[in-house]
Amino acid sequence: MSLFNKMPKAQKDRLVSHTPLPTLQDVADLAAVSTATVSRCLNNSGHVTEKTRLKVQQAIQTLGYSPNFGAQALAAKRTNTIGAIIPTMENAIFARGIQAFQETLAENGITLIIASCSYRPELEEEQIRSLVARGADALLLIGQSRPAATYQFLARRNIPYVLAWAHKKDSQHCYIGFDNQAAAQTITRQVLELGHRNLGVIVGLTRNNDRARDRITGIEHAIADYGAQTAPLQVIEAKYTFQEGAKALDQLLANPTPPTAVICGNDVLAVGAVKRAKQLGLAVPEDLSITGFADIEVSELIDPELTTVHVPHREMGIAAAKSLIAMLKTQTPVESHLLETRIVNRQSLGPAKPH
Amino acid sequence: MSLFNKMPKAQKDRLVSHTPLPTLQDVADLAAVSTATVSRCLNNSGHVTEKTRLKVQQAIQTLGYSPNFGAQALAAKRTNTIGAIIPTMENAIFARGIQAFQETLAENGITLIIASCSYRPELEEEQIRSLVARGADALLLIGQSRPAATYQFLARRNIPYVLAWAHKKDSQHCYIGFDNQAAAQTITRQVLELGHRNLGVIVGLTRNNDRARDRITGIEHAIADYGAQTAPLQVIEAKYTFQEGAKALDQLLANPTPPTAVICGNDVLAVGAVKRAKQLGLAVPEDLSITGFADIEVSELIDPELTTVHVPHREMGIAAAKSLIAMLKTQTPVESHLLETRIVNRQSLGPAKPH
DNA sequence: GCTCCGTATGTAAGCGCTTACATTTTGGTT
DNA sequence: AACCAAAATGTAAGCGCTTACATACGGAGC
Repeated sequence: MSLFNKMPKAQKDRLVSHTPLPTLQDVADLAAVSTATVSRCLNNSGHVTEKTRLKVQQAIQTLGYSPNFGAQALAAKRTNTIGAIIPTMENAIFARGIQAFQETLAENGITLIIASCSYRPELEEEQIRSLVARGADALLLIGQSRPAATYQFLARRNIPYVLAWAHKKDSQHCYIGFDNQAAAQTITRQVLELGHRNLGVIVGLTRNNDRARDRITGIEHAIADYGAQTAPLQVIEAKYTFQEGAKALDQLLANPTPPTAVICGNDVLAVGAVKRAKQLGLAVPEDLSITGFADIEVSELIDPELTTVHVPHREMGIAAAKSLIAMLKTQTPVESHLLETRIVNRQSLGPAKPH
Repeated sequence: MSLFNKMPKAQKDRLVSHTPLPTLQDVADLAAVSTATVSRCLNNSGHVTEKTRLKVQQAIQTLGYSPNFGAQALAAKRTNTIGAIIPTMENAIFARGIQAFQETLAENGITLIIASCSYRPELEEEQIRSLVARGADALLLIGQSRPAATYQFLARRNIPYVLAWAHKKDSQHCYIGFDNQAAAQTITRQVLELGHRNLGVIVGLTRNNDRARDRITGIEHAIADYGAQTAPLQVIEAKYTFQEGAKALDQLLANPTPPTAVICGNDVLAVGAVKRAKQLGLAVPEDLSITGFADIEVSELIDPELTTVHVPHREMGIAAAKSLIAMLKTQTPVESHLLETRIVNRQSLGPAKPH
């Protein structure tokens, strides 16, 4: 230990060129109270007289003090940070929900850290560990399908989490989302009722996406329930981009008996398909009906506007934030939360042509 | 201090129900080395034999150790976290650039925290303070216009930052971006060369947006330079949504001598305007030309596809990340970095109708 | 005036790391 | 075998907070 390091802080400060940041101790000194009292003011943990609080407030002001994050985290064993891992930031599917999630957290003094995993489960695993290592007190995850080891890791570390954008009854996990299967089933029934008997499906890569799988199941159930004779269901999987949606439509139309209606698992794919259909000279919905899922902004941009499943993005984000905050506060699990979807009838779905 | 707190950690552990996380000390004990050595392994700060490193590695594995974020931050005085404050996450303008920014940071072991300020300067100020309090080692900011006090705050705290999505010569700040004015000037010249003599402009709210202002200046310069007699420039400001772009077009067309070409400060506005023009029965570009700015994904979605200014989103994000990392490493300022834009000729810009 | 008791404040022990400096080990030289 | 510099490792002092517990204080009840 050098002489320098043995000096009292104040003396050191005089030797160092740039002004160091004020510490809790400095505030305490100036206000002529103990550090404990200052800390109590900062965290409004009560038991402080109004008079004292004012003195401290004053000292904080004049020094321009702000707490050291690391020290606070270390001592309090929490960071007031919540992490979210979403499959992608590149398209708008999650944007509105996450925005609302963040706003709600911010209102409660919590910072959000977002990571994206590009629909790759091993990357998600890594991101989860990384966010936890970065001090995330809790996590928002999308959907449910991930290795048991991941859930064990979270349990071991005692990290609360919610699974959003999906819902499962009687699960041990806390879901904040909607029923993908039921929603897909409903819109499919509507398509069938309009007379379509040959359906195509364009859906995201199902490999690591339980929501996409649920939607296909919903479509299949709707067809089975409806009872009418239908052509075999044609399903194409595609990555979530406009271009891939367009390509998938090409594949569907290459079939000798092409579908008269295409149900898409996602608005991005649907919008790509609509654009492609028009390029091919097909009128939507007269020649071909197309539906989406999510109701993001582009669905109203395209011409014809998309008939789609509306998802309560903001509500979901807000509910997820509230649940996580509650879990953090009470240290106990919280109930799942099922949100309603509804169909938005716009222009891209019409009756089947009589033949 | 209670008896409990006086106990050695190992003894305490036996009394506590849930297993506590292993610490550096635990790793050191298991590997039979000192904590300093373990720390050196973790931070590959050299001076460790391969043999020792292996022992430590092993111990970390078996314990499932991962460093405590707060402690690390406190002791090392850095968090390996960089903050970015962008005007909005709700549309795609910043998405691609930020994505690349994040990827580059991640490759360097740095976590990104994003906040958005909805184009509100007082909120940006608050977010800057919040991110710094949250331990951000450096910041990415968009554009330049903000109070001097903010820059002073960053200087006092010794926080490196870059200003992205803009560029200014001979500035004290580090810019990583492109020349908004020059780009707007170039596309405007092209519009003029196609014979348009009555131009309209739809641009974002300029109040707190220097990029939007620069683009208007570029347009004005192009007109002045071109020399030909033109109708007075009509400028409408609008928030960055499709709907607002559409409304702005209505305003422009309400003029007794409506423009034959509309230059938009942003693809989102442009796309909204294109959609509206079609609704009104105007052929684009035959009856009305429309150009965008940014070249985001929707510009290829809309029909006709948008002629727009391509911005090197990913390059910009990558360059910003590299600059910040360099500043953090060397503790010295870094040169600004000017990126090139180019015009993407698609379908929405055509020659002026002869009258 | 004295005792009690509830509330406000102070004291000081960590929290789990990093790192300056001290000490030991290593291996090449003489 | 003795010596020495260089490399590896160890020691321990903080980093700036929070919080359990100790203490001081002040008013009510007697």
